[in-house]
Amino acid sequence: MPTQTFFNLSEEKKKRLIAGAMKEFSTKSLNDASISNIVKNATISRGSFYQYFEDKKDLYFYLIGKFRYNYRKLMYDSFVKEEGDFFKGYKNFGEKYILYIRQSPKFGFFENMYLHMNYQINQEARLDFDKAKGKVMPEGKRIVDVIKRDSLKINTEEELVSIVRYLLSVLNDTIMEGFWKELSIEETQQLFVKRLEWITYGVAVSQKEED
Amino acid sequence: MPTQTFFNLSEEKKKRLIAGAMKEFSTKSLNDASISNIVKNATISRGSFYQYFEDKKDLYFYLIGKFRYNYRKLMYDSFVKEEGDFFKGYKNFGEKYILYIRQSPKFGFFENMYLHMNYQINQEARLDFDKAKGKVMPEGKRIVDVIKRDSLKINTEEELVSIVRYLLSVLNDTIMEGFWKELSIEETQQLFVKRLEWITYGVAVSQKEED
DNA sequence: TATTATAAGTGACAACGTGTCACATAGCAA
DNA sequence: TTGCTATGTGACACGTTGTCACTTATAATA
Repeated sequence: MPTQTFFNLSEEKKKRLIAGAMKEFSTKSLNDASISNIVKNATISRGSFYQYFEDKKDLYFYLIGKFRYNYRKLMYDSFVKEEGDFFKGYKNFGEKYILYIRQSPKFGFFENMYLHMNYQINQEARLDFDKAKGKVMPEGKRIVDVIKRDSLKINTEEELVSIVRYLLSVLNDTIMEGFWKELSIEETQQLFVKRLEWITYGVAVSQKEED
Repeated sequence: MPTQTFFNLSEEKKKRLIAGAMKEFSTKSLNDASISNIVKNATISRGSFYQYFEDKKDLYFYLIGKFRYNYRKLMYDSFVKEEGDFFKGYKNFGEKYILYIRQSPKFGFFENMYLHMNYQINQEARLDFDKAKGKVMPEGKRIVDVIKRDSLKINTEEELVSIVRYLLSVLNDTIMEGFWKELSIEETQQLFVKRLEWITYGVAVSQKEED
């Protein structure tokens, strides 16, 4: 977390610092980026930097939090639009989310983030989700409440939450793979939908009875 | 790839260097590890190091390749044992593989590898690995040939290959998650089997017709 | 206005890590 | 002995990090 000192800064100076950092992080991974470059980009002194942030990571996570798309609303809306259908809801959500990431003006930043971070991203996504689960959506509704459960082999709400989480990590993994393999937006979307299809309907032919 | 000079070294010296590197990489990530420590551990001079390896990464990937379990045979055997059954074969394979990783004397090294693995490292290591060894199984047998296809919704062999690969990445992701959530071996295995079940049979109740 | 307390800004600096290079040494064949 | 090749070495230049004693700005108060 940035210090209070950082938040007290003038908007102009804050923007300068953020822009300088984004420039660095858009072409380099967290590990390759250097504070020296960032403070040079932003024309602030090295000493000042350490009055705002603990270290490079601190700044980086702040930026991720700042620019991360609030996927919860997108997800919620997607499921509402598709009347709670698991497959269609996720398809809608995933395709839109991929589009957002790939067409974002922060493209370079996101690309680097996905290519170089796995553990942290998953952890962040999970924490985010847990927060959303504990708290309540702005409208007072939760994502798990707008997913039609009667067409799913789900016994407990806990299991649904666990599936919903898993699909999020599948989406993130697919986006990552798309960046690495330099897939087009459409190819990345198709890859996600294919995996979603597997998970929704299974790769095995239907049994007489469900397991 | 290490240089010929490295391979020409006496077994004793090679072992000393590998041990020194494993010590460092068992407690630190690739980024946090330092060549300075490794050469100090192995009591070789800094200059020598650079005659054997291009850089830290070069050594790291060499070690991954050296100690990586040759999962192909384990996978092949598992499917043969389970008579080509997709679910049972993967269950058998995944459980054994997880056990191997977690009970390995190289535990610390693997733990660190999984915890700090990102997509780029993963893929680079894979490229290194493919380069070092032939792509074909020693016996000339392919895994896709021992998976019973008639119980799968598979049209082309390409699709099967793509599913098989995906399941491998699901397994790796699950192992990673197990490490950072500090799950027990059994919990990690159960998590993998649950996901395998989803992917095999789907989370949706069986349709009258498959899609 | 002068005084004072608090907040913010600064860059030199020590510590540490990297990759290189000119040079040293060992092994061996002619 | 001479020469050739392979291997070993550590000082060095360069870059990065986090700190710290010190300076400057801001604003409240006498």
